[in-house]
Amino acid sequence: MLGAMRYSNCFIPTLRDDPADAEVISHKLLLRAGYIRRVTSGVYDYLPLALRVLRKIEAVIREEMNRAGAQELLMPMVQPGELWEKSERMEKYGPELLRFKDRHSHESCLGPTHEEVICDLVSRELRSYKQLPMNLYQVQSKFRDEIRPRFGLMRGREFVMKDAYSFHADAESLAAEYKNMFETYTRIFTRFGLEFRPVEADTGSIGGSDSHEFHVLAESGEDLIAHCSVCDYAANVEKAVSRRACVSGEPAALAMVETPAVTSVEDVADFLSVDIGLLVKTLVYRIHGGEHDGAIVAACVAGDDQVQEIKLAHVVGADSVEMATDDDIVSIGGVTGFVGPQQLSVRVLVDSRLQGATGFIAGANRRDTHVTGLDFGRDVPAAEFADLRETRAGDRCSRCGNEIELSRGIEVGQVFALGKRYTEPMEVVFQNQQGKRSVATMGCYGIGVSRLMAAIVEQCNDAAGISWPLALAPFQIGLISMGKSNAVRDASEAIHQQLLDAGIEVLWDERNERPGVKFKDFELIGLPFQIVVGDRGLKEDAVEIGWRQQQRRAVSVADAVKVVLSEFEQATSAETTVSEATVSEATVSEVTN
RNA sequence: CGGGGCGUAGCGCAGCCUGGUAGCGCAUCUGGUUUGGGACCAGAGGGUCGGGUGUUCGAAUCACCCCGCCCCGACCA
Repeated sequence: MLGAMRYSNCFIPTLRDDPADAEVISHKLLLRAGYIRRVTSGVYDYLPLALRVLRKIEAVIREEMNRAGAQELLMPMVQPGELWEKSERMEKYGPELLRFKDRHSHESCLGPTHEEVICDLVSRELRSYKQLPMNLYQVQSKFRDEIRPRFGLMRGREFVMKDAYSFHADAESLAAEYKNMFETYTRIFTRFGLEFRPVEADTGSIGGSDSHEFHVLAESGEDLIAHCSVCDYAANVEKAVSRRACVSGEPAALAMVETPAVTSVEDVADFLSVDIGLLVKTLVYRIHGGEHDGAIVAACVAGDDQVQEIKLAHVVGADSVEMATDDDIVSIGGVTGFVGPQQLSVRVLVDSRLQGATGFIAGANRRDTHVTGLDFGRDVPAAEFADLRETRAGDRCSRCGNEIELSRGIEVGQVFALGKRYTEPMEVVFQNQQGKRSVATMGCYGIGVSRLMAAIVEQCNDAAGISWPLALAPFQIGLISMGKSNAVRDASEAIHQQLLDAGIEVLWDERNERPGVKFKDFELIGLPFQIVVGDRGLKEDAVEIGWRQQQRRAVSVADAVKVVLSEFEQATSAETTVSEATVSEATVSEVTN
């Protein structure tokens, strides 16, 4: 009975209209085509069609992870608070970690990720370097209490993730596994036929040293990625480094200028009739976490740039930064609306693009006043220069000097070289070759499985609905019976059986519906191939076959299944050839740089 | 957390401004006619109008509170 399904017995609640509360295409289509239903904010039911696709995605991931030498296990969703205390993340992780007490008042949480649990497990069993390296992974539900779940499966609170954790005796071994996982991910996303890009990434709350994200390119993506138009450089804008020449002002003496009620850089530039790039934006932040938790700092960038807060946080050794309040600004000697870098009683970080800049305009820290002729070297001797600005389109690549472009991406995977961030506090130790106690070094590697399903829909759809790749479709074939004649029923039944015997997944639409309804439904749910059985064709002893949204052609009833199988074979072998070639090419160029 | 929008039948919506006891399309059910691209006719079922409090003779409609959903923002002084 493999794949045997009659439409009239299937739970496929399709909708004629787009649901009003869905915004992005994948959310709309997955709802309309009967794949998902919302249970509560950011939490969804996966209906039978969705589960079939999810299982196929997982199968590819498992296959590639296993091939890469990782072993699957399964860890719990509920985790004890002590582990998070031990890793020092109980406080740090913040409100995204859903905490609760069980009936014995035991502090617990729902796992947003599993570094703690896996480290706890491995620390208990690891004794010798001979057990290393090892890579353990699972496919499991995660819960993160997101500020704003949105876009359906794209940013849910509960979601399916493949997470892998590797343990090593030394940094070289970790580097090798990192590369191995990078290649594995490239292979996986290539097999899905996705247009994607690996990019350098910030390590975020997970911590560690080195990280790449894998982004599926899509307009609806929540991330911005910067990439060079010529070389391989690509990075999340949270991390991207690029160059742009600084607009240069004439060196001049420092002077005050009246700017009554003119505060924003745009307005000041207009008011003074100067290029916005000649202004200095001074932003005041309060920093959170790290050595200077709670301190206030000022950050300056050119008027046409934006402060990249994640970069700023790194520069000041904080976990995050937050815009200061008006009171904070006053307390450090600033005047809201007219803050400038001079005479502030806090650290002043200045974007390196402004190093050596002269003739700039900045707030004067005095009401309705700006200064002109600012020269950082001369007038702000305490300034500390660092890369603080966010890369924008048209910047120059810091590697090759060519133009930087920006794209939107959906982050579907990330690999981290964690080092000893977790193994140290969690005491994952072993005896090394010299018989000495040694702390293991660690990597972790995630793929958002449910998000990946949404990302695939974002790339694989048209006006009629979803257009699944053959390898991921919930059923490969939609078998449509037209009319109620015995001839149609018998021929359909026979073909249905032959397909099942051949191991093909087929959804047989034997409903008493008009043809238009059936075609629309199949196109909406996205089955890649159709076989149409009708009286018209049977008169000539023929049925029609064809790929979704393409012209169908007539083939004899007797040959139908054979012809379909050979079409599938061709399609599959074409895909594989492409994927092998692309994998090796992408791998070499990306990891080595 | 801030701003905006929304909440009326399974889905999409109207009605609300100007208070008088709920309607349209699709879907569903019954009967009939249809059957190669979301059929037609006739009939039927289905709604505590998100919840509460208040105003009023009377509330989907007005007021207040709460809940939920969606979008934007949570930064550019």
